[in-house]
Amino acid sequence: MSVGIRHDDLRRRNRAMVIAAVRQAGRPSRTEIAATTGLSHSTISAISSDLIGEGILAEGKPSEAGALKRGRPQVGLGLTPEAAAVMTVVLSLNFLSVAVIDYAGQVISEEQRRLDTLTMSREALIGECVAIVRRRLEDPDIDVRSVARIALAIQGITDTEARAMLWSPITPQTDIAFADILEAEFGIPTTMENDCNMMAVALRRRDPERYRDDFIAILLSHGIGMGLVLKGELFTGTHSSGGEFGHMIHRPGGALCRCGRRGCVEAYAGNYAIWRNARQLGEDTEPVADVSDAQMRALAATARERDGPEREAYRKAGEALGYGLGSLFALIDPAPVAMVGVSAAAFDLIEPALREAIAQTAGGQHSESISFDTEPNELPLIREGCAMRALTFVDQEIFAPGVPTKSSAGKNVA
Amino acid sequence: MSVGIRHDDLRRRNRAMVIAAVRQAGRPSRTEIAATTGLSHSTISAISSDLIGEGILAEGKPSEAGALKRGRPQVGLGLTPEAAAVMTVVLSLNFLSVAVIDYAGQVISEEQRRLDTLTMSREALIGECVAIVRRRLEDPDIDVRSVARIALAIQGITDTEARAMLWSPITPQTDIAFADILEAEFGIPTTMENDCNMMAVALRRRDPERYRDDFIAILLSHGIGMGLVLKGELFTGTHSSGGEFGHMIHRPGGALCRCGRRGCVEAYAGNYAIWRNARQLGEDTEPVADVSDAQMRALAATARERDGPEREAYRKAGEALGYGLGSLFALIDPAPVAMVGVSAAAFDLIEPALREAIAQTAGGQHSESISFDTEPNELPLIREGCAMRALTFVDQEIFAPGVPTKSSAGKNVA
DNA sequence: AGTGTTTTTTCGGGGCTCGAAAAAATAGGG
DNA sequence: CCCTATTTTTTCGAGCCCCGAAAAAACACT
Repeated sequence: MSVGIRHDDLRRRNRAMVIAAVRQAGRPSRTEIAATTGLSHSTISAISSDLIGEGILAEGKPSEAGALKRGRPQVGLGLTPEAAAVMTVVLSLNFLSVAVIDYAGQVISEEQRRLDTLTMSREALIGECVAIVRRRLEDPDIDVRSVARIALAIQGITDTEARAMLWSPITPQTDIAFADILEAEFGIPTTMENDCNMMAVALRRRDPERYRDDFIAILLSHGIGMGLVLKGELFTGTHSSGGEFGHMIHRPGGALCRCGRRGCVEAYAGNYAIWRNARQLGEDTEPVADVSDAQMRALAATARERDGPEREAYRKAGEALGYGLGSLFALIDPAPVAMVGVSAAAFDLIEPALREAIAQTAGGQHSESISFDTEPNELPLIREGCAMRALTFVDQEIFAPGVPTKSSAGKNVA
Repeated sequence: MSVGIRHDDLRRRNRAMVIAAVRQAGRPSRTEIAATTGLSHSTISAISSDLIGEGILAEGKPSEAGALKRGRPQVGLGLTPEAAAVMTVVLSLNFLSVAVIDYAGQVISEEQRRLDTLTMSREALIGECVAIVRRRLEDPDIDVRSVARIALAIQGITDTEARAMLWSPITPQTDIAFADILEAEFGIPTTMENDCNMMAVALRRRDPERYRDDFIAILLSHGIGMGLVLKGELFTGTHSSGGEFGHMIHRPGGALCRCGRRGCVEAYAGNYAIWRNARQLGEDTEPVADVSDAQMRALAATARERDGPEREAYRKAGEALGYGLGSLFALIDPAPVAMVGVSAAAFDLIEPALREAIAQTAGGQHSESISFDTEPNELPLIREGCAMRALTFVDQEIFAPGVPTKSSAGKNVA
């Protein structure tokens, strides 16, 4: 039973709404905010006056500068960069990247490091993360007290509570509660996010026209990951980050997957699988640990050049992705797809077989509404999504506190 | 951008909350309602006083009669049966079933009819539905004006707006806007629902302990259908009723499915597929139109008796369902499953292969939390779910009007 | 009949949003 | 240069809503 709405929640919810409207629109006028939120001008006036008084918003020129209309000119409201800061930590294969971002979304400090994540001990991995965060916090440009939230993204499976990494392909270690560790170390609220989910968050922000309420972001990298937005909300599994598209079964008992099982989509479409097929190594061959981006690009170039095992490998990848998407579309209906990652640059090699496969499935019947977009570089997307995620937390939980979030369940006080 | 909360919405939302609490609890006292909704006693007192004045609620003895506690005894609040009525129409293979249900959920009039849905013309099918509804509305026991809502459930695909049947296995006809037709004919708001979704709604009501926030109802019948509840809400596709579990691809290019494609789960686990395999007819054999429940039960009996093609047919069904569920669980994480329909009575034959298959998938890693329940008779479930769905509409849209529902999107008034 | 206990109602207070009207700020026109 | 039309923003009073505390109600127990 969902919980009733208390009277005090009203203002908090509407405050959050106003902040969200400003973050989305950039520098909207009060009138624009009233229009998008559906609240009255008087309410917007009152709330924005509060927010300005608290230093969260500041007045400035409106975004659409040119519009010289008659009448009193609009006053733009923007987020105050100094109101807060957040930190993003992106941990990917052999690479650790950290940034501090001001409340308006601008990067104010960053650092990147190469690591050998596959061989590092648990302690070393945690230690590197803690150390890099500490170094950024000690940056003289940063006011430590203003850093209100850390969002840490990792390839792999995270828990629903956004506290821990359960499993990741970038390290043999499992069950590391990064969020708890960083929180204990620095006293800053921290969440643990799945990289593909962050890609989806960033895509929506980048192109809200195309990626609005329902869309799919697929990471074509060493493994296959997915971020799914349904009905305007990030879709996660009920226990974990879910959306393990790469481990849907394409062929029962088929090719050996990195996860140890057989026939997963990833075992045909992951970089290691394309590599394995291109080398004609046989489907039982143990997946290689890593294939460099350069190697993959060379593979794609060869596949474009001549009709050999390389081209066939991409065809098989397309087929697996197509059948997988077809099954997915049978469940959720077709939606726009973004292909992200190094193999997205080879999407021309993948697409024909993919479309052919999808046409064989129930999802293919609405194939007109399936469109693909590609983005070869996943890291900037993940960083951007992470920043948005952390900033949204600040918007909601610090500057409009007390609003019941998804996680707080209604309890029966017996 | 989600829309702000207007001041007037508050009361409406909380009214809806109180009605929902009463419907769920049966005859709760005001104190119990206050506890479940989290609202104060004074608010509950005011709202329930309104609702009693409007004839929606009525006082009576509390549900837990025995509890002779000290102090002022609780006064139970119950839904007034006469406050409204709803109608359920369930259209399934060769069968049409209608019931009128009072506001408290009791059946007050019903009628069932055998039809030959597979051969009927579009006009005849619509005509039968309209006629049976008209007859029930003319029942002298029924006050036509009190019938506030009709919910019509059908096997097959419906659109997200709950207006039309897009496709159904029970008739060659497609795209029948039943909701619009009945609404135009009788002037009563009508919705079109998917049968498996209604099963899920009913399961949650029947056993809220087991079927709470995340669960799956699978219909094992001539075809394979699914109703999915995630995070406490019925999950539907973005365009259609979605959840076409039966048409996820089990084996690319595999057995011929009733939908014309190949390798769907249904092509191994639907009644016609089990029948086809038991008769060793080959996977390319055109699916038969119908297999009677008696024939299926005989098949299951034979399979239990001896290790022959019948047993192998059930094994294959289990394997397909297991791999399908495995892929589904990879996306949404494991959840309790209810197997409904005639083949659920043969679940003992299906389960071993199903569990073996699921253990081969990514979803199998949390296999301890996967549990199956069976219910051989789907019709009562569908009817019950339909009634709940219609009553909930009355609760929300008639007795607490103006609450923004999921369907009403926030519009930018530019 | 009195006392204790629990439920329900009443009442006043504080907040919130809204609509209307006023104030503010500017462009255009004479 | 001043006045008017226009648009944005603020102000103000009214109406609701919810809450907490206290009072009232309704019973069991002694």
